[in-house]
Amino acid sequence: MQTITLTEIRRPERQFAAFAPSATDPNDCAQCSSRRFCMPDDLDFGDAPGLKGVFGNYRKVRQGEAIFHAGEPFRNLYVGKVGSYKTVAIDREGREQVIGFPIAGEFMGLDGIGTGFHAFDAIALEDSTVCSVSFKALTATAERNLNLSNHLHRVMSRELVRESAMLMMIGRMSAIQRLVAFLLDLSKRYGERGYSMHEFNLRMTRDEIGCHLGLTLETVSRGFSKLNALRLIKCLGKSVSITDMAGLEQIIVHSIPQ
Amino acid sequence: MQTITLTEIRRPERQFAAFAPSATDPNDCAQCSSRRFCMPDDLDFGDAPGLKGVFGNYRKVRQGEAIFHAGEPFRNLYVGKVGSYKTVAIDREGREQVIGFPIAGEFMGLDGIGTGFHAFDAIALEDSTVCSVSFKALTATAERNLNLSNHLHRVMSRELVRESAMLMMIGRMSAIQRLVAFLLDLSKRYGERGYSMHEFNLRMTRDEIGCHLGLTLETVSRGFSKLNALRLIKCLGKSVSITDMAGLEQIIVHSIPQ
DNA sequence: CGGTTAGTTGAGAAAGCTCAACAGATGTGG
DNA sequence: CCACATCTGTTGAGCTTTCTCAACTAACCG
Repeated sequence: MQTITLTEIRRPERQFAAFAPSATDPNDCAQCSSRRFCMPDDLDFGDAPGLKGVFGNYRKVRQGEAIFHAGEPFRNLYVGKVGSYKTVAIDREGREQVIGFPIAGEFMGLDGIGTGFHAFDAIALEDSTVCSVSFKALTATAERNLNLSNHLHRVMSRELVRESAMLMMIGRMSAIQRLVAFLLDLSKRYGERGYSMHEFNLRMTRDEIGCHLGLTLETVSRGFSKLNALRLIKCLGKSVSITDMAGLEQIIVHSIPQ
Repeated sequence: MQTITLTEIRRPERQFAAFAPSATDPNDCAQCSSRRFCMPDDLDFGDAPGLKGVFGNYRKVRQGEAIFHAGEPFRNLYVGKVGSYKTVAIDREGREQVIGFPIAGEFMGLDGIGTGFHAFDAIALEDSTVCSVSFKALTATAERNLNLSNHLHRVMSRELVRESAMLMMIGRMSAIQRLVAFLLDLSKRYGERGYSMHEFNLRMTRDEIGCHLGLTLETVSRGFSKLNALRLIKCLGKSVSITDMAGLEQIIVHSIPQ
């Protein structure tokens, strides 16, 4: 297999090493690759006294480790710095639903603001680094900084729109269309963050994908096989290479050919 | 049919008359039945100069009329004062998805904050009254009022959790379970707002319910017939009477008996 | 009082699920 | 380093649920 895997593109060990020495220095945000996603463009640490200590507190998590659990008191928001994650809701009957697969630069924990308790579990899908943000300190600072306040509103609103797009997808699309929408969304988000849009590694299992899309793992697996057969992707286990982006987009519109 | 319909319970004409004389007087918020849903408990108009004019601007909409359309610039949030609504997302391919059925006391338009443009249509399902809230004035006031700011965060966060519950529902539940979840949710929300939990009128069509739950209108209709046959509800057209609340809750847990 | 819209019900088709067998990858202890 | 267990992914066959298409009834509206 000659596709470049995401592990190679990312080199997590090197990033870990690079971040480790300044792991508690807020000013390191200036160099953080997720900065433009997690705070407003024009935010300057000089502007707001007390902003130091709000951002920039890193924490490493190992694969499978939880960043927070549903039911825990809500204190911090988290932004993925390196790595990938899943957020999972579990209802009274014990059924799981994977709400999303946040990657670096995306917020986790917004669900806790409403009730003061987290509604989801957030789990690292690989060895990762998250930046924790004290919500109390954030809102106190936001009170004196309209920019930061607006930024938080925008982040939450976009999350609302993203979830409604998911609703649309699960409500109206066939299994293969959901799978394609999932791949295109992932591709777009990797692209926005400087990774390859065409070649990446899935960090989650078929079961977790199914749980996200409202499908069984077998249907997900058959979907990947079908997309392989149609020569729209080359997928071998967790390694995915998109070979016909336009073809995939057609499936969203017209369902599957032949 | 001797069930008390929602129209009777609500007496929209009388409410219209009652609100009309003070339709532009912000202080009328003090008497508004939706007040405790749309603003923090302890907010006092004396506290914040400029708060007058933020809340309390009523607008009447007739059945089928839009409060805002997807794509329009986002300026105001809206809170249903009287009546019921649907919010609808329409994707590039023209497929519709009913995102929700807001009733009095619930916010509409939060989707527009992220991009500055509304992502949804909001349509009145009956003659209704909405209260429009200038988002600019709201955030400017919130900057000087941590309470109000936190309230907005909580409202948005709860909306996020509500949508993820919808995702869970559509992803994991059978047709009949979705229908029951829909009825129980509606019943709970009516109850919270002082209407009967057991008897109400659906303001939306079978098609709109289906579009919300990811089902066809025929499946929705069959679902209602089935729940009738099981004597869990009495449903005649749009009039619904819940006769066995516990039985309905069992269906969520164990799917359908026999 | 026709015309339109909304709702119900039936029959057959199709999509996706369940169950099952198996293969490949990974990890562990001897 | 190998044997074995476990986890993950693939594929097939039959079954179930829901969708599609269709006919029909009821309610609503000028």
